[in-house]
Amino acid sequence: MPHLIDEAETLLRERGFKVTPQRTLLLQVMAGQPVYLDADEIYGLAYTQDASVSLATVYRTLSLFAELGIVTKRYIEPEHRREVFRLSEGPEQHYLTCVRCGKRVLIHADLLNRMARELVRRKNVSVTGACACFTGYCPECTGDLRRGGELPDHTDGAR
Amino acid sequence: MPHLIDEAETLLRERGFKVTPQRTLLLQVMAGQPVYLDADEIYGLAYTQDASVSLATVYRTLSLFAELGIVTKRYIEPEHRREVFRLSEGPEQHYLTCVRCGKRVLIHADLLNRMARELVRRKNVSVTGACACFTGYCPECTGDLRRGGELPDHTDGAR
DNA sequence: ATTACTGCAAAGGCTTTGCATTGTA
DNA sequence: TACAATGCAAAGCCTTTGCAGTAAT
Repeated sequence: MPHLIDEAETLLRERGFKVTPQRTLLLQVMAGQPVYLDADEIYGLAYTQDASVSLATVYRTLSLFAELGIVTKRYIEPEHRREVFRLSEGPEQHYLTCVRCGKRVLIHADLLNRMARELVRRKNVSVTGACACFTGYCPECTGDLRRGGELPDHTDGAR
Repeated sequence: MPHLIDEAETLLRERGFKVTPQRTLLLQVMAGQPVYLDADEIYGLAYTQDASVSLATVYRTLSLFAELGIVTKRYIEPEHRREVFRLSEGPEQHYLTCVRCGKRVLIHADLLNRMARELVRRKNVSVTGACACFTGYCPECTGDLRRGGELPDHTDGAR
């Protein structure tokens, strides 16, 4: 989506920031990988195209992009060790991480949006952002475990 | 709840771990503060009762307790900088953090449980844990901003 | 010509770990 | 008496920052 990149660069200039080769490169890298990546992964991808980029610039750029709304910053691993980023395009993504095989199951935003609306109604708050991380078993592992009798037929488990 | 403490100490002994004054102290401290606290806060509370406890022991103990299920470990701040812990008793707690005043609004578990059940139904996964962090405005700030015309009457905003 | 941006290296914040010592069982 | 647990200090991991040099406008 070169469109997204152009928009981001226009936004940068409008706000008085400069469009540097590093910034363009990071936009390109992220546009080619529309999933959440951590700073080091983004740095790695960028590095293969330009070995002169530095990790510090990656962090600074991602931070600026997050402020401008160009990227969305999240924490999705169960251990939340690292920040992850992706271009802010399309509906938000949430994940369930399988504790057995490590696979991530994408959870579309509508469920969380419904929850947010309910929250607004019940608590009279407003919601500007949400981060939901589930742990559990992916469909395959759930099937395996049920067949093995290690899981009941229905589990929600979220205390 | 001295009951909880006894159970935890029994569990420790059953599993071959030792019941030390530090472990008992941390259990007492957490039983007196049934909310999520970070390691430093727990250390601070313990320190007032026994200045010889060390932060390293607090971390080691909380980690052991988490493995044994005695405490629940979570990340609740929007920035997820620190881990927070509380005794694993009662329904799970989730929060909305107000970006204007910093206050935390407690979100009861039922909303998230419903979401988890829906997830189980739709995706055929099983859910063993959930971490939801919302950002937005607390009821007071929402009211202020609506009166000032800075917020529409209804916002959910969770992309 | 400005002034923002970059790379480098060092520092920061939170958490973990090695090691000698202490204390529970 | 054994061996787990502790305190201390150092190290680790991810992220941020100071500074001098570089480059976009």
